[in-house]
Amino acid sequence: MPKSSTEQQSNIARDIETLRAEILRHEALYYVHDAPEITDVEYDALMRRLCELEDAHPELRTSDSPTQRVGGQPSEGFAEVTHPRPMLSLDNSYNIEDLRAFDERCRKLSDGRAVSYVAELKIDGLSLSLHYENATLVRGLTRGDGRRGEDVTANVRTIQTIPLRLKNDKETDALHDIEVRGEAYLSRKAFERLNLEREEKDEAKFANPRNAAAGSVRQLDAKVVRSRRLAFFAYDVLANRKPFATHHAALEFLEAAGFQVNPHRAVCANIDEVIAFCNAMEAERDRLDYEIDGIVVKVDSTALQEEFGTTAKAPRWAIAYKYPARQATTRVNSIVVQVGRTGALTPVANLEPVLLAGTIVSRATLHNEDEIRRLDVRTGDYVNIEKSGEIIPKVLSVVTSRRTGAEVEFIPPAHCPVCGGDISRPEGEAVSRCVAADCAAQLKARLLHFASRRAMRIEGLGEALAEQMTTTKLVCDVSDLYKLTLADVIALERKAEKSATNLLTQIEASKTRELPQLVFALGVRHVGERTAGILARAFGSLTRLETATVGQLDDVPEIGSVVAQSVHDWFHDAGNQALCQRLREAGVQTEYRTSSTTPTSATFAGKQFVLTGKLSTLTRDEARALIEQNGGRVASSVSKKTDYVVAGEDAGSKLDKANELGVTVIDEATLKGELIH
DNA sequence: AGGCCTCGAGTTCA
DNA sequence: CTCGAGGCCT
Repeated sequence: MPKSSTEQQSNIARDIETLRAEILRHEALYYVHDAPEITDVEYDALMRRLCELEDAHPELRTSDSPTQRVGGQPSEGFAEVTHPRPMLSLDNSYNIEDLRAFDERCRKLSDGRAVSYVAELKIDGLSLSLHYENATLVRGLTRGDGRRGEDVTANVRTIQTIPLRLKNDKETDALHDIEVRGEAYLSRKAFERLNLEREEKDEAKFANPRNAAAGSVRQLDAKVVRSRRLAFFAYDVLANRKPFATHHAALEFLEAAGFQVNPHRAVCANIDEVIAFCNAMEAERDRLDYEIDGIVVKVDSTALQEEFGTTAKAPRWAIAYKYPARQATTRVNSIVVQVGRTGALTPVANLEPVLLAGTIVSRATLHNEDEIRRLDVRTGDYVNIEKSGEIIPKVLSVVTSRRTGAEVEFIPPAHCPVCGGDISRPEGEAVSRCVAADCAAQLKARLLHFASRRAMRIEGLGEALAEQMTTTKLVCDVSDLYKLTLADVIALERKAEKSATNLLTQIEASKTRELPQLVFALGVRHVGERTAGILARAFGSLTRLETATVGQLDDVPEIGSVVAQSVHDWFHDAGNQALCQRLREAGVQTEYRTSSTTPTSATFAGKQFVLTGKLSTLTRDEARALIEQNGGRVASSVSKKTDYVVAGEDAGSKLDKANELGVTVIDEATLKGELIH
């Protein structure tokens, strides 16, 4: 039944009222409490929606609607002051091409004259404008909307790194009316301490240092501001006449005046030097004690700056090069439980897709039940996520202030979510495991592990195929792979004769893998690549491993009681014994042969290597083989025992560790060079 | 028993 | 890459 028009009308009226209330609430949160719950973009969207509704239904528009007001209401207690010179924003660039385009424009504007630049860090804080008269600080303003800002002088005075009186006042005598611009920020340390304190007091934590800094500057109580330990980097000085020929001279003036000017800056003769600086600082980024979101590039010559002028929004002589965001906030759409190859149950958050450091992230592991409890993350929550190690997304915290009450707590499953089997969590262990022997999820994961590159190396057997093989019961344990016929494989989805034949060839080829790879492929708990090698060498064949006693296993160096028991138990399971028998019958190589990793030279005898970063001429496996062939050993992490760290492009924390411990760092060329001598 | 030093296991996206 | 835990040395 169609709704009557009056009914529709009243629905719209209700929508409009809800929207207005919502917008007013967010304005209060933003302006009065300094604790916004939504982003500016989300706020704008709400406002736009309201405008649309009011435009469509002018009769419902009221004079007190938020749309009828220009700007928000100012926070009580701070006077609004018009900036003597508007604080413009900067044009943004997100890639190298944008930077080159900026350079092109600058050189065109300067009629082909050479343009040099100053590159500085873009500190992630909030911009302030400080007014000095007779070398004395008289006023501090926030940026506000760029035209008008809030007078936060009392708070600015509490910032230790802002001089109340300029040191080089002799020089400044000639320059009355000096305006210094810069960024107030919180160091990571100060931010962490602040959040710790807030947590103890049961107050909502700040999501990041920038919000904390912004909130602090706009605190009404200057005593509180002082306790927050804000800091300030100056980046520009303005006066009625241009006293400096170059921007870098202006920065030096600021330093002499007693300001902190960020030391990471460079005068660049051309755009290539700017790009090199951007790249160098991106690598340095995590080691800084404050957050930066990019690099600011300015034309150095103040004469050229004046010539270029500004657009309504931003100067034409500067640009911000923004690094991809490494933290983001998004919603947890659901929490699901994955079953791994060992039966480990891992909760994973399905996230509202969000762009983070160049990739779209839609999932993040929550590790285990304890982690979920620690974070108190619930379905529907907004969470802060970060990419640790540039790759793997991690949930940092829940934005508790955005809770609506509709969030659903995660209930740990009582049974395996895939097979419905029993689960157990032994005392003292962090993860629960599905104990069913025939769990489809486990079988699929075991199959993938068996086929993986470091194990039996069956190329072409990926996720999708493993899924199909297990759900169709075509493969019930890994030995079934060797019974597959061409007809079986063709019957699978998206498998024509050609690719089916390829797969069978791969499976056939896997029969001749070495014993260490086979032992690793079996997926025995606690037996990884290295331990598999030790076991294969010590026992010499699959059969002898099967009949080994716990004592015999324990006697092997580097095999302790936990591993010995685990190996013994695995090989004494009737199903696993039958599996080994079937593998042998299928013709899989189960004897230990002279290892291909037996060294043929002793150049690196007794030397331990660690590989890090992207190697250019060798793959990691090749580098490992090269080192092992020459009697060296490759370890996974850097320690005092490490002799050499082979560092490639974009080396990360391992390189830092090496420098810290004074370990010799070499590159690929040196590694290969050593072999010639 | 305590403290390294390793290894194992799980993890994301293109 | 990171965390947790096994193995070995002191």
